[in-house]
Amino acid sequence: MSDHNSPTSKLGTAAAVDVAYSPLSTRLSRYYRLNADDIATLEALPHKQLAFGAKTPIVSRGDVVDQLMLLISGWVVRCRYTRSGSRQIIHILLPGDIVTPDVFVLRRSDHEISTLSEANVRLISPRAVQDAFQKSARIAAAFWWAAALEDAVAREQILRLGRRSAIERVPHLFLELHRRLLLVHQATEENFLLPITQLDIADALGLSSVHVSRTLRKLVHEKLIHYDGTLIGIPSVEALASFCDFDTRYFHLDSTIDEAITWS
Amino acid sequence: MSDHNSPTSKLGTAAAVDVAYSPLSTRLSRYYRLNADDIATLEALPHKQLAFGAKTPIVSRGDVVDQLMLLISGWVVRCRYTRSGSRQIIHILLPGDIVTPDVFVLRRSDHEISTLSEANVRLISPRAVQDAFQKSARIAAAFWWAAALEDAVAREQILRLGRRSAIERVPHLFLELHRRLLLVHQATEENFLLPITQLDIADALGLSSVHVSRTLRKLVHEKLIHYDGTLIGIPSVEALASFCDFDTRYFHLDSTIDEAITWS
DNA sequence: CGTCCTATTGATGGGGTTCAAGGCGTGTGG
DNA sequence: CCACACGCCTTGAACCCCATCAATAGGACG
Repeated sequence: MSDHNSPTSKLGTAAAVDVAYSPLSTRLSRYYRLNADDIATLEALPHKQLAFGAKTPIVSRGDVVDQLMLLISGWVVRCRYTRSGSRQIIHILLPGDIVTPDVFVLRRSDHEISTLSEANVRLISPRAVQDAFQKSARIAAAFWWAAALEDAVAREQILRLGRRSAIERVPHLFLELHRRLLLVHQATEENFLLPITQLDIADALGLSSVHVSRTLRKLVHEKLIHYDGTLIGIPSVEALASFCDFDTRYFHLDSTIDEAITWS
Repeated sequence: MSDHNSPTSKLGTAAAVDVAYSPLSTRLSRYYRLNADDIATLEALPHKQLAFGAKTPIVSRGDVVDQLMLLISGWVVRCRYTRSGSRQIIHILLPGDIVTPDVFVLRRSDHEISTLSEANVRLISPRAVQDAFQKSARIAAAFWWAAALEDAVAREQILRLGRRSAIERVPHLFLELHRRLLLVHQATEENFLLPITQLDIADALGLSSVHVSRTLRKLVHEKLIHYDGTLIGIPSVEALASFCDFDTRYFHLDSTIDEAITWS
């Protein structure tokens, strides 16, 4: 947090640290302070870990999914295609996200899951996870919490696609990614690495890559963001948020699982 | 199921019948044959039932939600607004749907929930529902199943908004509603009642009401649908599905909870 | 050193918005 | 019972945001 002149190396370091403890723990701890036992249980779950190259499919539409997958590092997307072949990115998964949250109820995937950047994915048997749920209701709650948060992000995506212009969509997505990366210590207050292409951004935002390029140029020219191809800089998060009507409430940062868990 | 000349009254009758057993049971049974005990447990859960008029807010953004709500009859939407006031319908809830699926983990709603048509909503204490989960793992699985299906519909909504043209979006939504209404016996093979305005359709599809009107006229003129203001007729589901690239796979109609529940 | 992927910029066109006006049906109060 | 208001649908006209096509340039990589 000391040297603002080399954000890239700083981000790299942060990522390396988090791989030791899975970023899932990092993220869940942000909301609910899982105790040491919970975290130990989570981290000790028997698993394999797979490394994928960039732009590699992990799960295809119709595939049987029988492993719980956690994203350890890298960026992954859920996507769907129209008959004519154009791609829509449904959701961008970041380190700490659950890749296959519905493994407990759906046998086959209705969408494709593939990497954008290189990525590491941890595979755990659903059976083992459910055993962990038995051991600790907090762990179970944390998983449902994560699923509920993905739903909230999906709702924001729908609003963004349905009712925002291109010049709003692009920075709105950036602010969302920035906030989510902050939660897993993969961003500084002002910067984050964007390991994806403008075509990926276009497919996430329902735009053409040509128009994403133009929009980015415009945002840079207006000094609302910095962008050098891999690093996004946000000189003023407040100014940008105001510009694109970004509102963090959908992350539910002000509440914790404690409140909800009292039901059980 | 006998008289094809009066679809309206037939639909009305079907609705009346389903109110006796909650349409939740109807819908869940489609996927997993809950036994008589399960259905009895579900229906016997202590509850209040509320009747709402059309276009009435049920939950506002930021409200504390502490009741599980089930939609018994009528149409309800989740929606969000931009700063400038335009509305995006995130999700259309039909009879049998769970209005507040994240009551178990989130304390406040991040979106508004309001009726389109008149609607009846059943309120159940989350505590009572969790007791039912303890009693029957099948009931618990059925709830997570329902949540997973709402997610699948949300993914389809994202693809629809991001990558489909207006002339495809409108019939694509109609086919989705038709299929979902069929599951709760509120549609015939060819018809269903549409108790919402063209402005509602526009807000669901990210369009203007003017353009929805034009698009509907075009679809009627092409004889792909019939429409008299309240009743949608689909002369050929296959032809329309082909026209707008509609694919039912996202409903997971071919699998059942049986397969998934074997994990636990 | 060619090849492929990515980004950029220009030109053109179209799908959809916005503004505006008119008609229709329904409810409501004088 | 009628007049009026209001919500909803429809249609026209003008405009604009963004897609599409095309060409170029700059890496990265084998």
